[in-house]
Amino acid sequence: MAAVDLTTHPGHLARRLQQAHYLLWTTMVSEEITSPQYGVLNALMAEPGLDQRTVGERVGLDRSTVAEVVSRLSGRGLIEKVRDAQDGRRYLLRLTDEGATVHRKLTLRTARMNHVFLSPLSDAEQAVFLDMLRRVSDAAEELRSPERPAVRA
Amino acid sequence: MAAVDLTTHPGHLARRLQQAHYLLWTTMVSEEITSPQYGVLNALMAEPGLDQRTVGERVGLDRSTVAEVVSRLSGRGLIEKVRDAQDGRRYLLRLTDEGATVHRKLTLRTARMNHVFLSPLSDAEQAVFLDMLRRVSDAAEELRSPERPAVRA
DNA sequence: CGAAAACACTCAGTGCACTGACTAATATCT
DNA sequence: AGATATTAGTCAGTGCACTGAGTGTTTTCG
Repeated sequence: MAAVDLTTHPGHLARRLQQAHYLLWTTMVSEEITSPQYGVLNALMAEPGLDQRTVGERVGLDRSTVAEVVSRLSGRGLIEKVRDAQDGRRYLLRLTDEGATVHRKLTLRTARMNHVFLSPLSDAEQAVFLDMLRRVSDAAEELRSPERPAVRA
Repeated sequence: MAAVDLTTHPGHLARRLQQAHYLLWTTMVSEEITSPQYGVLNALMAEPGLDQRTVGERVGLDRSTVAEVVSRLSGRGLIEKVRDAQDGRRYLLRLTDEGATVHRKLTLRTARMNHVFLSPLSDAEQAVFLDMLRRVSDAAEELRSPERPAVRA
C-alpha cells in the first residue's frame, strides 16, 4: 500500500487553510483578540443579552469552548456576564463600552484581512469559494444533529 | 457600527470546515488516530527515515506540534525514532510494522470519508474546491516565508 | 405537588497549533 | 583551531476544540 497525496485530501487542506488564516489574523488584525473571540463580540453586537449556549450556536463553538472564550473576554473587560433573573441556569452576556470599541476597530481590520486572504481568487471565484465552504460545512454539521428533514428544498 | 455576517468571512468558514471534518473523521475513520497523526504516518510511508523537521514540512505542522504528535505515535508503537549517526541533532523516524498496518487500514477509511465529506459538491465542483483551497493556503503561506521569487510560473 | 427529564453551565482530560526561550550539535568563517 | 551562525529538537505558556462527568435550575408529567 503506497502513500497518498495529502494535497488531494480536503481535511488536510481545511487544516492548512485555517493555519493560513491564523497567520494573517495575527499579523493583520490582532495579536490579543483571536478570531473566535471576535466572533463572540460580533454576536453580542448583533444580539445583546444572549446566553452562552446561543452565542455558541451563532459562532460555531461548543459549550466548553464558549465558556473559555467568554471567560477571557470578560477577564479583559470586553463583555459582562450576569445571571438571568428569569432563568437561573443562564448567564446573559453583553458588550461593555470598551468591548464595542474593540469590535469596531477589529471589524475594519478584518475586512482588509479578508480582502488579502482571498486575493488569490478572482471576484467571481471568491463568491463560489465561500458558497462551497458553507455547503460542505453545513452538510457535515447536519450529520451530527439530524435536524428535521431539512425541508428547505 | 453594526455587526457583521460571519458567514461571509473566510476565516470563520475555514474554522467551521475544519470542525466539520473533525466530526466526520472521528465517526468514519478513527477515534484513536487523528488526522494530523495520519498525515505523519503517511509522510513516513512515502519517505521512511525523515527527520522531524522535514515531516513537519510535508504535513504542515510546526516543530513543536510535530514533536507532540511524534511522541504520541511512538508511544503507541506506530513509529520509531533513532538519533541520526551522521547528524546528532536529528531524529530519524520510520514506521513500525504495526504503523504500516494502521496506515493501510486508515487509508481505505479516509478515502470513504473524503467521498462523503465532499458529496455536497459535484465532481467538477470538487476539483475546483480543492484547487481553491490550495491556492488560498499557499498564498498566505508565502507571506510568512518570502520564498525565492517563486519563479515557478 | 413531587419525581423525572431536560437544560445551562462547569470541570477534568486529551489533542492540535503557535510563540519564545533554551540546549545541544553541526557548519561557517576568519 | 576557535569564535560565531545556524540548525534540530525540547520545554513552558497560551488558546481553540471536543468528550464525558458532575452541579444546579427549570420544565414536564404523572
